Amino acid sequence: MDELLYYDLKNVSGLTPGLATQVCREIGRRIVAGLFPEGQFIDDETKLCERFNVSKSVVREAVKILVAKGLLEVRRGNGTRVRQRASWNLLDDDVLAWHQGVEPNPDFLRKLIDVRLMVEPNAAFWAAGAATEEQIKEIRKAHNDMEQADSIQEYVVADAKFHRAVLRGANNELLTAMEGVIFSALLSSIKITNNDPTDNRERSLPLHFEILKAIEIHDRESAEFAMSKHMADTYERLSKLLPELKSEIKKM
Amino acid sequence: MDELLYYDLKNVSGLTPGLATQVCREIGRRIVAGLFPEGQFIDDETKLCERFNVSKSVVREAVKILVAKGLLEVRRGNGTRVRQRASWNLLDDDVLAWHQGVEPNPDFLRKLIDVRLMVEPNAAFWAAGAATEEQIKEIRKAHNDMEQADSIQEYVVADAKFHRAVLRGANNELLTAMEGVIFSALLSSIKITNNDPTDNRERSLPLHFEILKAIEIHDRESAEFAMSKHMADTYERLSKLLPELKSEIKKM
DNA sequence: ACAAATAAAACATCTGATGTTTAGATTAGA
DNA sequence: TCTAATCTAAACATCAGATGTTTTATTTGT
Repeated sequence: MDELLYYDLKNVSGLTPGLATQVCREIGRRIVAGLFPEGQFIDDETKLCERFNVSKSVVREAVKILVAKGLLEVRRGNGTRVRQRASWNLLDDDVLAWHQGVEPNPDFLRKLIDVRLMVEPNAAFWAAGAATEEQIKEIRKAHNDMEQADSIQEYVVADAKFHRAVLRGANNELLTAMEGVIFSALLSSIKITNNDPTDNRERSLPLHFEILKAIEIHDRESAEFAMSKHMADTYERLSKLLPELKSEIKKM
Repeated sequence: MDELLYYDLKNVSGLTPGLATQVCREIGRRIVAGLFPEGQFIDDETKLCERFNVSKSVVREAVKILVAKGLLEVRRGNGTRVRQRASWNLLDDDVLAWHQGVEPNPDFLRKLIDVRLMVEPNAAFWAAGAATEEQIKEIRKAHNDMEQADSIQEYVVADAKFHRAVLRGANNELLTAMEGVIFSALLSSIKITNNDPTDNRERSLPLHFEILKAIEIHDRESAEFAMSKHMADTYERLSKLLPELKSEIKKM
């Protein structure tokens, strides 16, 4: 499952797995997959204990996490129900990761891409202005890994790291916190582009190189422009394979 | 405290307060305020129980929530420590709300505003294209409330709701999930602009009207342009009062 | 038919026992 | 003396069960 790839990119080594986390993910995945419709009550604590074979405290901790991420709503004496999707913390890394577990939804993918279209050219602009040598080296390394990649898997990972490095180069924690959107869009896109006969690399590598160069010489406008070009290209290639994907592409 | 205003705008009526939530917020506020430096261990479960006078299960649930929001990292057998700020879910509503509890940090405020500069013109563009009649009515209502407002407090709330309505009008849940950034930036800005003798309303009301009009007639470019103008104006007014705030304002 | 009392369901909190992991101190052997 | 195995204390993880509170629905009395 691609959820694992997502977690890899975020390298979440830090956290103790633990039963609560497992139960939380299990329920979270089901909610995101739509197995528990919005507004519907889920099993009560006792039932969940039985179903997952864990104690009440574990279930309660798992539910608390899901409440914290906006997926569940607990009402004392009443029950626990799935909140409206509009209330979910869709920018939360786990919530985005759980989306990787299900077939990519064209409408949601379009929205992810719209956000990329909005975020990444700006990120490139700022990175060209603010990135440290260290951070530029990181971008360069990712680009190099893209060139060297032996498999599609490796290429995608390097690609993701390239964009992550640019985002980080902008030196804005809020932007960095949007990494997940980029990963999610990228991984979903790949599932669709994978079968594309035309070589990904041929077209996208030079575009990445252009971005790298612009950032290296701190040319903000060029960096932004190059990233816009890359985004437009990505979008175009994708929409050829997935006609439902009619985003309102803008300027540039 | 302005944290309450933030929560009001998000109308979080849904959740049961409960001890775990209280303890979680208490610790969360302290972390965000910097009372517990990054990387430092916090008290162990037993100490936290004593300090807050609650049982272990409550403390554990509170900690789990903070882990879910990226603020804490628990290592079994070792202890619980504050994670690096770069790992925090800064787009989480609670985390942003807790920022309202402390003196606005100019550097962070600049980053918030940079994100607004990036997000809101796009949101206006999309809203002009996609907003339903219902959603436009919401924007109109907020604008009306701004006109009618009797106090600064009321004006700010209406202002926040205006921007929220535009964001929602874009019909992209991911964008909606960024509401918090706008609220946070707005509330922090107000703390600084509050003492400004020049009347806020005189300058900003016509700009809002322009945005509303453009969205009403579904003119995307004008909506985007008007919002950019508003953003630039906000930024300019703010930087006059807070010279440290030298954002890299772009195009327009 | 209406309102008050009651009962049942479900979450909230507390307590204490037991297991597991980690880091560090201790000790035995070469 | 240095190394490596062992032991121990600290801290989190899980479980079990008792008790309290809130909500919803039902029953009951007039």
